[in-house]
Amino acid sequence: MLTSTFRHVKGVGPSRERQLWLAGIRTWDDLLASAASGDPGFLPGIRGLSRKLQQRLAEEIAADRQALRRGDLEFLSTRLARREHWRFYSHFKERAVFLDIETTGTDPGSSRVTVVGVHHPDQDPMVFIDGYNLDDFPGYLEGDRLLVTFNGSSFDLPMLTRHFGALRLPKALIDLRWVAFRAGFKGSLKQIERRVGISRNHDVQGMDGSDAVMLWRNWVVNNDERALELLVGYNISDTMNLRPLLHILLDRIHQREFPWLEHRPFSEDDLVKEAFWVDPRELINRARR
DNA sequence: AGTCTCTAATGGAAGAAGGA
DNA sequence: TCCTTCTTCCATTAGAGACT
Repeated sequence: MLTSTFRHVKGVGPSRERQLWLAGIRTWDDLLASAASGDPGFLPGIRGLSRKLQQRLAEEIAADRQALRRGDLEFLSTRLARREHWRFYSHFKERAVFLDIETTGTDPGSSRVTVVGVHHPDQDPMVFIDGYNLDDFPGYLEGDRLLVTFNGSSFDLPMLTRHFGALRLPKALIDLRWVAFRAGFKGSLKQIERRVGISRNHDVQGMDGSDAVMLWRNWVVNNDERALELLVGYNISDTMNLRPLLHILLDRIHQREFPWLEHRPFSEDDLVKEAFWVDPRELINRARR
């Protein structure tokens, strides 16, 4: 899906991209193979594609192709608009970090970050808890990561930036709210989870963000350990459900927009819908160490 | 309840192709 | 070379809605 897009090149919009596809130029490699002929007008018959633009198209796509080969996600992030960053996922799965935060409210002026949940598919999920290890969180994001959130561009990331001051966030960001929108789903994370059939552990079923605020208060004021456990369980459910949701959404977009790409991007294993669950007590113990 | 980013719609300017 | 048409870009505006 990443190597099938050309719209990030200035001068190529929806119409010219479609014409490229129809002319058999469906991937970056197709384009580079045509350009390799050396003919400056290697793409005849496409309206609005001057020789000058063809030349630039070949140059820019060649640079993108090289960046992809050497795994330069940061470079590619600057090339594609943020709403297109979901295209990175199938190439950079192993660098994906799923993230969700809890706070004391939604007003960034007065709210504080209380819990940050992260899930890197190759590692155990982790939580960073205010009062224990929250200050260690920025270190977790080191490296050229692909960050995945739900509504993170409006909420989680501005909140984290405010909390940590100079936080170096990954340039590559997938916001599932807008991926869902593209896949035909509007609504909150929980609503969309329900509609696509992703389940939740019964302990945290029916909870929402305002519960998270109350649980944190209960923990801080009354030292209620069970409240903290529930809060962490809720947070990690949100965090870990992002991965199957992303897979389902991308599969849907794939079917909608790229039916001519023969292979589907995800196997049946990637599309499982049952709830992931980690014992929150384990996560809390790790945060306390 | 505030913040943020997105979509969608709009209009003017510019680049390019193609016909006359 | 001129004119028309198509496509894209860019800036602006408005409005929606999801996060805790």
